[in-house]
Amino acid sequence: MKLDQDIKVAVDIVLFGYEDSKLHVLLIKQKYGKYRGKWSLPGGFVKNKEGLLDAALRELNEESGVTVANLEQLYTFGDDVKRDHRYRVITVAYFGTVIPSSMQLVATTDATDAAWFDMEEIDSLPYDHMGILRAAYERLRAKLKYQPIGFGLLSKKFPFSDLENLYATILKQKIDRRNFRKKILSFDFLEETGETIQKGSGRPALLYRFDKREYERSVKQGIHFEIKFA
Amino acid sequence: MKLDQDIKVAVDIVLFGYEDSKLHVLLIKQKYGKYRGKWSLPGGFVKNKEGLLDAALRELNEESGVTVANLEQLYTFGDDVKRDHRYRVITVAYFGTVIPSSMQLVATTDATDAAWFDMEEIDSLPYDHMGILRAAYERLRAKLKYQPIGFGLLSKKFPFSDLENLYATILKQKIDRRNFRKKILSFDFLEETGETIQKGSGRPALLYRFDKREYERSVKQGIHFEIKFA
DNA sequence: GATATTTGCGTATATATTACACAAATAAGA
DNA sequence: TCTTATTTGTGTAATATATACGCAAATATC
Repeated sequence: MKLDQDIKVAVDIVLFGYEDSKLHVLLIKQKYGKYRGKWSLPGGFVKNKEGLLDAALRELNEESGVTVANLEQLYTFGDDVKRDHRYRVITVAYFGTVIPSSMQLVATTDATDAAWFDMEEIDSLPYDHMGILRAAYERLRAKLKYQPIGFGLLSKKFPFSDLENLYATILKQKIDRRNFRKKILSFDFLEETGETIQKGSGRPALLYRFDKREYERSVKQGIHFEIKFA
Repeated sequence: MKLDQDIKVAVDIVLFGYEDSKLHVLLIKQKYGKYRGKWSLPGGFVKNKEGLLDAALRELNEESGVTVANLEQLYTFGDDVKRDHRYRVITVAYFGTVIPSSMQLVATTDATDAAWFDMEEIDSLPYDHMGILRAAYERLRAKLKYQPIGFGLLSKKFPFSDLENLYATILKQKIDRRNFRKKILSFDFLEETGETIQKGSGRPALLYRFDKREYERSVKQGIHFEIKFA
């Protein structure tokens, strides 16, 4: 069988950040081509001798300066044969989260224009990026309920109210503070740091830290992290 | 940017069947190449103007004669640059289920050797197919707990005990018959057909039918299908 | 010092999950 | 045809989990 296949393989990355009680998404400004000047998801073509995940990490870094520890494969888009006007392209989409301190790095990169956008205010993107973004958002929301993925969006030490707000914001639900706290603490993977923090007025808040080891230990014992809301 | 990318895109399919209280997987016998004579997952290269899912459906049909209504994208394997010895290949893996009546078709196809294998007895496959198979199996097991995917493995009408056995077999757990029945029936998506069936000795069993419409209706109302076991 | 804001916490009620055993319907064998 | 073995069908009590709900402590601001 002769193989005259000519399909290009790309990666696209949806990187989420959380700040000021808002969910943000990293976009970069296209420098060339049909969509020059438009904001779109970071991404690009995979090199011949480069793994898919490596390509995603590389493109993300090249285009935004952000180095991220983990990206998770989201979905491969390639049912629409004309999703790119130049070639037949399929794209393997990844998504990830960054803690607020990494968000600063973006501004200092001058290789490309890169910026954070409020998820709620993005309503159109080039190519099929809007579909990719929506898929990533749905995945994020789903995972929030059964994996401790939210901690990847908070600083290492955080007040409990930040966690509450994050859940309330992303899931767009009111949550009962007492029940939420009780539930989260029952998993025993939060550690009190002893420190406190205070923003504006009101009683100072204790800072907590997510103990990943403890979480992994309990997962091994078959404990299932799951959060439902009233 | 000149694009001299040369990466081939393939699809592979993991098709599950259930019969005789065993989970089966469809394999086809390689006719050419390095692995000639070996059994492996159905699959092949995507055509230039063919969607990924279409490619998967086509390859499955060409190689086994099985026509299937739905395949779900599983994962895209492409981190190992040398997973295929001929080209740089990435493969988009799909998985699906068939009801026992479709399983017959396979034998009547002579385009390729195709056969069902007991999942428990497959311990090696060419390329990285073993990894793909394991990923599909994990996904199947996970989905069984929160989506009514099991009905895609049973005949349209089935006795309750078949459903019990299917869950017990695939999840490798004993289940409490009374609690399981109570739980499943509480979702109200099973319909009594009025008919009965009898296999061997013992009291005849009522036949049930999965009412997909009713299931979809309740999903829209926010009811979450989830099965936990004692 | 009074007021507004945010944090931290407990209990009673409702709901869901679990554990558990026997009778009914049939086939097979004596 | 009677006895035995096999499979199906069903309810209740005990336990665990989820929900609803309000007030006092600590601080900043005025």
